[in-house]
This record gives sequence, C-alpha cells and structure tokens, in this order.
Amino acid sequence: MPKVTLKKIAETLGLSTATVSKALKDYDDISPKTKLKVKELANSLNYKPNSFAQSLRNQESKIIGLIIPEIVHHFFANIILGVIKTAEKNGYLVITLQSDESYKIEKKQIELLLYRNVDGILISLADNTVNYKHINEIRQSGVPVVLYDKISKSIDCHRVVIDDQKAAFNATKHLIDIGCKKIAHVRGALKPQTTIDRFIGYKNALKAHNIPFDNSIVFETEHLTFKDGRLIADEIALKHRDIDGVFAFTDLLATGILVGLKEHGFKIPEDISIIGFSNWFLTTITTPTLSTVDQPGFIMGEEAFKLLLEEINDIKKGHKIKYKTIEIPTEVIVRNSTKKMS
Amino acid sequence: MPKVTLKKIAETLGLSTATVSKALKDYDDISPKTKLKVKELANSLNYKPNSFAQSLRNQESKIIGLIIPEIVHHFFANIILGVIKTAEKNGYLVITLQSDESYKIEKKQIELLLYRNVDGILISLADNTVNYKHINEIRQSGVPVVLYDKISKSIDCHRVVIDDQKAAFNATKHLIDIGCKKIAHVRGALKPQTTIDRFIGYKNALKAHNIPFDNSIVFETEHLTFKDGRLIADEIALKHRDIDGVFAFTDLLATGILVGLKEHGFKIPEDISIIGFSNWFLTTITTPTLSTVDQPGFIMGEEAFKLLLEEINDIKKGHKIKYKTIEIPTEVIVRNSTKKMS
DNA sequence: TTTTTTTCCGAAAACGTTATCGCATTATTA
DNA sequence: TAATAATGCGATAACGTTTTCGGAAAAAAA
Repeated sequence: MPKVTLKKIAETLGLSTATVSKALKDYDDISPKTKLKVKELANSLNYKPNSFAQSLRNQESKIIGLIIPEIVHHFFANIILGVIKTAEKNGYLVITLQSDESYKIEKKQIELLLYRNVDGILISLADNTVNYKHINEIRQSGVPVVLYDKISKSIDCHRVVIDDQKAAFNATKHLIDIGCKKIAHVRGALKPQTTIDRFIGYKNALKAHNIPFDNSIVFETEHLTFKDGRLIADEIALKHRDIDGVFAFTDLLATGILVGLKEHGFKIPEDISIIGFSNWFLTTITTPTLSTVDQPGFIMGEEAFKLLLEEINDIKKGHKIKYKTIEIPTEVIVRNSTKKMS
Repeated sequence: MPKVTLKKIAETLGLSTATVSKALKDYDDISPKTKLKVKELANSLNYKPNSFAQSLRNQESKIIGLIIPEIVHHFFANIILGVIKTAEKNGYLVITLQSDESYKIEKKQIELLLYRNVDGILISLADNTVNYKHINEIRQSGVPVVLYDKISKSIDCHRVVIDDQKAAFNATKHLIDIGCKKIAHVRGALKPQTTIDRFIGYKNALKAHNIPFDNSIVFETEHLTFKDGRLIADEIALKHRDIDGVFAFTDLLATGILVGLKEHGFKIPEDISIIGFSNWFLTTITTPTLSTVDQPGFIMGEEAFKLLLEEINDIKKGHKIKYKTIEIPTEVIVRNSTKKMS
C-alpha cells in the first residue's frame, strides 16, 4: 500500500504541495474550484495527513501522558475514563502508564513520556514519593503538569483533589444525624495526606456536635484490606461493644468490618451503623448495602484534563499562569448499613 | 527553554549533525574520542531526541492503539495493564480508547488511531459489531490488528481468546466431582460466542459424566447483573429446590444467586454449591467466598501485545504471516461456595 | 617514496507537512 | 489605454532526525 501524501495528490492534479495543503485547510487564497478538486481526490484516495510531519512542523503532539498508581482499581479506572473521554472531545489522545505506587517507576515513566514529546502530563503521586525533583524537571522542559488525587502541596502547579476533610466531616455527621453516639474511626497509618485529612474531618464533626473525641475507638490497620477490616470487627466485638457507628477509611475496610460484625452476631444497622468511603461497586452488593462517600473519579479525570488543556493553551499564548486547586465535591450515599429501620 | 537538538550540539562541538547522530548511536565509523565528547555534552544538556522527527524518518511511531469496550471493569482493566506493561518492556507506549460497546464509536476510535499513525491496534469487538469492514480497512492501510477476548471468526488475523468451552466444562466438572447431581446453569441470551461456548461446555460436562441434561434448570437472565442473580435465586427457591449446584455465567450473577439463596434459608455450600466465572475481586469477599474460573486478563493482554509485535516485525522483514489463535488456559479456583464441609 | 588501505567525518537527501512571501495573471478603476 | 488592485498559485525554507555515499587525512603496506 503506497502511502497517500500531499505530494502524490499534488502530482496527479498538476499542483504544488503547498496549494494542496492550503486547499485542504480552506485557506482563502485558493479558489473554490481547486479546493473542490483537491478535496475530492483526497477523499477518494482516503488521504490521512502524516501526524509526525504535522507534529514536527507544529511543535505539538496532541498527545498527553497519564500516570496512574494502579489501573486495576475502581476509582482510578474511573479517572482514566474521565481523562480519556475529555481528551478525546478536545482532540487529544492519552498514553497511560502505571507507576505501581513506586517513586522509582514514576520517575522512569516521566522520562518515557518526555521522550515522546507529550504536550502535558497528568500524574497522581506514588505513596512513597517524597522527592519532587522529577516533577519539577518536567516543567523545566516546558511541559505542563497537573496533579490529581494524590498531590503535594510543595509543588506549584494546577491540582485536582477532593475535600477529604469535608467529606469525612459529612460522613461522620451522617452517623450522628441518625443517632449514633459512640462513633469509631478505622484508618491506616497517619502518613498520606488523605488519611490525615479524613481523620481531621472525623474529629471536627464530633466536636461540632459536642461528642467527646475518644482515641481508644480510633483503630489503625496495617493495610486497608478486607481482612484487616475483619480483624477490627473482632476487636470491636471483644472490647468495644458500646460502639454504635463506624466510619471506615475505605469501602473495602468497611466491608470487612460489616462481614466481621455480622459474624459476631451484630445486626447492621440496628446495633451498629457503618459507612465507608469511595463508593466502589462492591458497596451495592453487600448485605446490607453499604453507605459510603462518593468519590467521583470520572469528574476528577475530566477536570484534571481541562486544567491541563488550559495550561497548554496559556503557554501557547504566552499568558502568565495562576495555579489553581480544584476541589471536587463529594456526596454521602445513604444505603442500608446506616438506615435506621425504626 | 530553547530545545536541545542535534544541530545545537553539533555547532558547539564544531561537528556536523550527522556525526553527532552517529556518535550517539555508536556507529563504528566514529572515533571513541568524539563519541565521548558528544555523549558528554548531550548528557549535560539533557538532550532528548525529537520523537516526531524520528518517527517521520523511520516510519514508525512505537505507539500502539488499544480499544477496550469498558475500562471500568475488573477483567478489562487487567487486560489494559497486561498490554501496557508488556508494551513498555518492548519500547512501545499505548494509547487507550473505550468503545462503550458501540460499533459506531469503535469505528471512530479506529479512525482516530490511524490518523495518529500507530504501529498497530489491539481491539476487542463491541457487542453490537457485526460488520467488519472497518477492521479490514485498518489492515488495508498496512496497520496490523490483533483481536482479543471478543473476536470474530470471519476476520483473518491473530487472535487471543480463552477456551470458554473447556473452562465451562471444568467448572461444571468441579461441581460434579464434589457430588452435585442436579446442576443448574444461569446465563444471558445465547448470542455472544462466549455465552454459546460456555453453555456447550456445561452440557458436555454433564454428558461426560452421564448426567441427563435438563433444560428446565437452565436459566436465562436479561442482564448479567447482581439483581438478576437474586431473581434467579427466588425462582430456584420457589420451584427447583432439588438443585444442588449452580454454574453461573459471571461472578456478579453468581454473587446475586448466592445472596438470594442465603436469604431463602439455603446453606452454601451444604445445600447448594455455586461457582461463578472470571475471578473478579468481589469473589474473595462474599460469605462464603465464591468459587470461580480465573480468566487471566493480564496474560491475555500480554499475549495480545506479543502477537502484535510479532506481526509488526514480520511486516518489517517482509515475512509472510500465518495467523494464529492463542487460547489462554483458565483455571478453576475453589473457594468456600463449593467446598464440601463434610 | 608511492600506493593501498584504513579511519574518520561531512554533504546531502529524505521523511511529510506548513506558512511566508513573492510573482504572475486577471479584474477593476482612473 | 494605462495604472492599480485583487486573485490564485508556487517556490522555498523549516521542523529534527537518519543513513548513504563519498572523500580527505592518516596509517599501513609496497
């Protein structure tokens, strides 16, 4: 299959490549007649411009890079989708890479993307990333970066996050509103910002409703897994039977707690109400279904791309950039694990 | 930030771009001394070759396209990961697009990818795709295609699938092996090849073990959802209490059946054993945990990319291509929903 | 010393596109 | 009719890289 190029069209039509190029782009120094001729031939030959030549000439790839800690994950998959769909609408395609939550790999992925001259990069930092040189190097090479979800406050750039404090506040408030008096919080180690913020939100909600904070019913698990949730359930059943509400850091943890408590004979939500976090799919199929906080991945992806596009265009126009942090609102989803069946 | 190019390096070193290019690529008509000089300067300037110029010159992008029906899906997300990781190992990056299970969008996505001159395309056909012109057009433009998961037998190209018949046979056989005598099958409409094949596998297993096939305990649901699974559970509880084993088309369906049957007072697996299909994450957190058939998405993605790479290289070398269909082995995962607790 | 071989580098073309600028040709006005 | 304006197109350079080919200089052989 010989490739169809501007040259070929020009030759068969007795024109110059310049004219053909301009005809296809509707330049107004080309007569309607030749435009028609050119377009018809281009169509019938199924002409597709060579994107490398275009990119080389125009100095832009119309491709962006997306670095995700973990693709096989309900929340992140939604982010990917939001980014891809929005990018597509705006004429951009997306190269996705996974950092495996590793700083080292994250660094390598960035290199890879820069080598391919992407027009911008979206990245959620790996958990063990504490050094931000590699991020700043991206910007030094003139490529815009937008951070989403797991960000760092010490990097000056556009950011998309959820308001974890507010979300946790509302989740806890929901438990209070339905009458819970003794509300436990189950979370991982206080290292990631999200863990810290949700913990703060939890405490703020207690304070705002004059419920004393009790550190003995804040449970810290090693991993945020189903299994660790069950272990916490054991602990509650053994030593803290007066707890009547649980706010868990993730849905998976919450599910483990729910299943564990049921096995210990607790009735959910009559004896204990439980609320999770993220609104994963699995919350709709537990028994009872699990209340949670919706963390809208699709919208985050969408907004992250929009910010990136904004920056790309600002740079093109030489505008000065004022970095924004967009906070995506979350929503408490009430299901049967917190419905008072009075 | 002025871009660092071969020309710039050449000028500061008093060399030609040709020499610089060859030095960086270790051509053996360049002296070790100049090689060193060039490499050092390139390094210190943080030189990155312009990939468009390279692609334009070499006529290859080192980028492939991946079309997925639905990204937010455990199985497909695993495929994406398998493709991306394997591609990365081999120097390729991946542009991912979602077809939303729509023929029309699928067609558009292919266009988009061809416009970007990808080196190849991996695609799982949308459910409502019955016309294959668009696929053949890809190959006419000289771009190799590999079909994975949802394929069509009327397209002549490399393919990666699982052996649904064998997988279903083994799942059913497992139920028979643990002593089930009256085994139901729950599935969707007999349209997609996978549905047909798993149904055949189920029947073959019964026949091979001299169990009469009984069409009254083959249940067809409208959707493959949790909810539809519960409806089937109702039906079983009402009219078919002699059923002692269920082979469901997907894990989600199986989970619905499991939950529904439990609510009707059945003990799983003592009264009825259940096995699903796909080994989604949720099978590990049901009570009891759900036996299933592992459908290895990661490996499928891996193999699909390998086949694509093979074809890309074969085309480069002018080799003649003999199309293969790779069948990825599946595995019955035994969990508590089929463990005889004798 | 002369011839041959080896070593090392550069000129140049090519990949396909885009945009500026200038030059014919035709149409308009004086 | 002559001067001016508008119209339509092409030559050309540029984007940055790769590779072939040839040729000068240095080294080896005669």
